[in-house]
Amino acid sequence: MAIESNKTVRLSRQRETILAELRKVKTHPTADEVYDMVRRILPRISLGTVYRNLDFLSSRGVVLRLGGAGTQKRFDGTPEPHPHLRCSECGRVEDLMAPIHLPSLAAEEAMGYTSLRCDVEFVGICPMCANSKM
Amino acid sequence: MAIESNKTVRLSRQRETILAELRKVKTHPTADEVYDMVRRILPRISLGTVYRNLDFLSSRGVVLRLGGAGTQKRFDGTPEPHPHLRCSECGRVEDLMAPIHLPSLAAEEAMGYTSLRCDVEFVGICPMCANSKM
DNA sequence: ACAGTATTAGGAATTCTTCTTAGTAGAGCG
DNA sequence: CGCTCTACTAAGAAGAATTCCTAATACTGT
Repeated sequence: MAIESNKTVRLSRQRETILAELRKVKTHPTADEVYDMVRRILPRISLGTVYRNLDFLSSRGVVLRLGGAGTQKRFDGTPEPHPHLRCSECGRVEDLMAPIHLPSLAAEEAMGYTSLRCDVEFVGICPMCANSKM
Repeated sequence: MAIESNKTVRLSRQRETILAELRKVKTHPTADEVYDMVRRILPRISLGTVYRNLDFLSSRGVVLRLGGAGTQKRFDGTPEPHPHLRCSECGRVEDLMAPIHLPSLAAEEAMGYTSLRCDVEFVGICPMCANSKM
């Protein structure tokens, strides 16, 4: 999957609307919630288009896809909070060795949430993926 | 979905092995990677059992399920790093209003990862889910 | 040993996401 | 203005990940 930087990028009505609608809300919608939002403006848009554009936009860093690449969930045998490193390309997750000060939250800042723990994840491109891109 | 605290919990051979294997590794395996690991010890285990037990164990806080509840990805129109609140029950994500100091990472601590950004997520139970549990 | 029930295997069903194909539409150029 | 090139789209099929269902199994307490 090489980088093709000489491709013309087109801001289609669909792509523009998806981005605008996503920026309008303060929630963090799933793909099909975005689909519903956009469909009120462009009733003929397809779900595939929404997925493709969310992909496109997040790969450019214009929007954020929470939870990183890959559709599978990952599990950690150590339940104590500790920082992770996640590759945005291949989805791999490993423990971060550097000592990091975990932020904490006072009860009155928690907006009503209970049993809070803090997950810190550094998201980037792992050495293997960085190599295979050249 | 009420809390039934008088249920006997049974530590079956399957559940025990899943936990032991998960604790053995420093990677953060997906459910089917756990399935592969455990199958070398209990060849007749089923994938459904692995899923059910990973669910069970993470709901008890014995292991960690990264990326929270819900299988759908969520999108954020604001690409600048900012802390989130995620409900481990319903999967909802919202912006945290309290100002938090985001940890940062020196290049030599990044274990070869590049283009790093930092995601901070506080995971807990949102007010709505806390209510519906009573 | 017996009853009651938590747990399992196996596979079907569901849910979410990606892919395929044929067609559409915008940009550059004569 | 018409032509060409190609990014993009709609529609639905295909694929992948996860959950659900059912009958059978195996602990646990009595």
